[in-house]
Amino acid sequence: MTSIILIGILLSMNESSRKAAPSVSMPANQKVPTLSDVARCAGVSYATADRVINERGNVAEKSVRKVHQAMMNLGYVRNVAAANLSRQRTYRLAFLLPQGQNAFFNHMRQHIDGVIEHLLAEQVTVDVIEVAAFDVAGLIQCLNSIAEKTYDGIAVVGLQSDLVEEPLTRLKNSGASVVSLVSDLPKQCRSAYVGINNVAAGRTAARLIGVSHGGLPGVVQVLVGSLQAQDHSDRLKGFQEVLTRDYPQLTLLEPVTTRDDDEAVQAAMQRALTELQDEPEVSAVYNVGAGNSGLVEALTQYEKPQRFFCVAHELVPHSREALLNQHIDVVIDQCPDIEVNRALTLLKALIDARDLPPMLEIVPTVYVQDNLPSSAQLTLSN
Amino acid sequence: MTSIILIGILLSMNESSRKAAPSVSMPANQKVPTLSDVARCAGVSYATADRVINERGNVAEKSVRKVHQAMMNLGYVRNVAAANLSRQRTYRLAFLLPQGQNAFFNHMRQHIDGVIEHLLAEQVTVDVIEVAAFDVAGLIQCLNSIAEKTYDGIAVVGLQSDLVEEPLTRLKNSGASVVSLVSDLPKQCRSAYVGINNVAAGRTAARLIGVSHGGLPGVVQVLVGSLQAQDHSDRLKGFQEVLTRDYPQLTLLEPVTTRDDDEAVQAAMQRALTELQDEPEVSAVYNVGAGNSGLVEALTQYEKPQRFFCVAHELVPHSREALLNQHIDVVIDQCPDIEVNRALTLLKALIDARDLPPMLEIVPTVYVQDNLPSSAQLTLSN
DNA sequence: ATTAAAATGATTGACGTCAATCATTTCTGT
DNA sequence: ACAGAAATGATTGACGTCAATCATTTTAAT
Repeated sequence: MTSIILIGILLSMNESSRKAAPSVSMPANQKVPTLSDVARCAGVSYATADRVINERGNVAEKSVRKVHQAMMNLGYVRNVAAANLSRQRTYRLAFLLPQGQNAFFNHMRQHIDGVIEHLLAEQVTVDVIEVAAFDVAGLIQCLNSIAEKTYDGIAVVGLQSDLVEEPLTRLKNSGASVVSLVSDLPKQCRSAYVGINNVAAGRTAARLIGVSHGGLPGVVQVLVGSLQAQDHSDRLKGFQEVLTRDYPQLTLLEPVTTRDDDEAVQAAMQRALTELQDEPEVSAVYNVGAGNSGLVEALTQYEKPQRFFCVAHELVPHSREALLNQHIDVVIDQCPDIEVNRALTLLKALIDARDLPPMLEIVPTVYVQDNLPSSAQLTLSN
Repeated sequence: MTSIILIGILLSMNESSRKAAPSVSMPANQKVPTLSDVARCAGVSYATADRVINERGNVAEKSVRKVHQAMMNLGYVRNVAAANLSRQRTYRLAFLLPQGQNAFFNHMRQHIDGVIEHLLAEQVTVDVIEVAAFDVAGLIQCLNSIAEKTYDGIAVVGLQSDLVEEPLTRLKNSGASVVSLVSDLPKQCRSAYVGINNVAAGRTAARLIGVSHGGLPGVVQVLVGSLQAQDHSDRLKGFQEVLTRDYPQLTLLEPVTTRDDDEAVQAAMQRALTELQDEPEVSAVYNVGAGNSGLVEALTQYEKPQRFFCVAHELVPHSREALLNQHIDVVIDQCPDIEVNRALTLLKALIDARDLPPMLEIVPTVYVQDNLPSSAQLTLSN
């Protein structure tokens, strides 16, 4: 017995000194320790080590400590491949996206489709489920229709309503993890929010419009889809905050509500572009919501004032073209691809009850005509 | 025999119709098919199916076809967890980063350290190796010092020199995959480049500086680290292109070379900020390279002209603070975190000889004071 | 000292794939 | 028809973990 303990100590000293400089100058050809190694190093049986790491109980305090110590010393990390294989873990995920022809969500759907087959190799299945757009009742119905126990994780384009709490709690109790996507749910309903900070997006729009006037006075028109929508009102809030604080020489007109409708956006733009007797000339427009095709339509038909600056949201084919045509100057995007990837990573981590790899906030991305990604996707050259 | 074939056909019809709508309305609770299922469906033995998918040869054309057909029909995807477990695959990676106190690479190193332990669970080990900065001889020496066969994949901050071709070819022949990071290698030396388009970055800087003048005339000073560096000269090229084409009312001064040295940058900035008799007042500065702390130092000491716009590169603590202080107006960043993740994903895919999940180009990111990520990292609220 | 409870050890069969061996069958060409 | 080559089948032991069973030892309570 004594000799075994001695070996354990020697091993642990050896191992801990090896671990000292993990990322520099030490070649990475060390054998990765297994749970058997840990057990041996801790001086306990495999069964006990297993009881410890899987928290099966019925193990003495000092054994727990010995095993934990051994794990530290050896730098043991559970082999997730083996673990998932053994417990036949599959990740059954669902994305609940608003239905309809919305270009942004179309793009998102497309990206999900693109990654589905690659995820299959990691035992991840993804269903994309269409939900009535921006409709609390529809969302609740959909949540209820998801039979309990069918999904391990769900990403939902959220709505701010207390009514969704009950069905979501039910899902959660049935073992599903929930993250909100693009638009947040009530905080207690989800484990994480994957989306941009929309107040920051609005502030950014204001900053760029402010800067674009080069200190000269101007008149700014904002178009919003709906002030009921959390993201829209957040953006407006951030926008107003920065514009009034930092650019007092700019006049902010009352926002026009468009219900994200192309024609309404077009009409509003026409009004803004048409010089009227008693109305000042608009020098900048910020379209908070969707309906960019109407916006572009109006910009194509009517002549812009000499100095005119236009900011819109979401990089989609329409807005992309408008950037290149100089009809729109800036597009603020939330990078749906990255959001989808984040949601997937998060859900997997939640399901495994693992802790997360470090990752930064998703930031509202500023596109001008000059830093557009090529529309083609990456491929390997070799 | 006939009956077996019949069953195969029936199965395949059933399966292919199930596959028709992969992402809508079909619950994801299907059992994932294994290679045994494929073999059964193809009417061959497991051994033959194995010979096919692992290309071991000695298998008849028609068996190959049957197996492929069965794979299609069942939607078979190799279980990478099981495969990697079985073949004891480990990914031994190395990142070759320039040594020194550079804030950008410090950040990158930090991020790598952060993900290392999470990668360990997937049998990925990463060594960070320091290389003499921007020194072809040093890089070559380092490449040679990496003993053959030690690494499966390498990410290198590249240099444009034909001299690196030989050691890299040697590494490649020894079985290592190579990607270039941040700065490209000669194309034939690497399988992919992970970094931003620096011409686009320069164009973006020009666009924002152009916009910031609101149509008014101005004088623009560019600071470059070294025109030898590919990224710097690319940025300058893009900058000049857009500024001269789209903003003819702006005067572009001769670029000042700073060797990325803080003091040199500071001196150049002082010159720019000091109003001289026969020199025009500078209205905008674009710092193409590093040395932002010198830039900020000068901006703190000297009074800026009323209308002054400053664009710099890389979001690091210094530049972040300067954004918030309004000393710098825009920071163009290459998102080192994302670059690292991409490099890791790419290397793993290359090593597995898998095809890539779809991913978009990495785009030069525009930061203003309003869309900065919180410096803290994401955590789960759950 | 006895007994029950708690802790530990030892072992086993999955999980899906890989990589190998060996026996058997089916094709070639003559 | 026959030898030799080519193709196929059948089987096996890893890989590291999980989840279980059963036997044995140690500990605590009386």
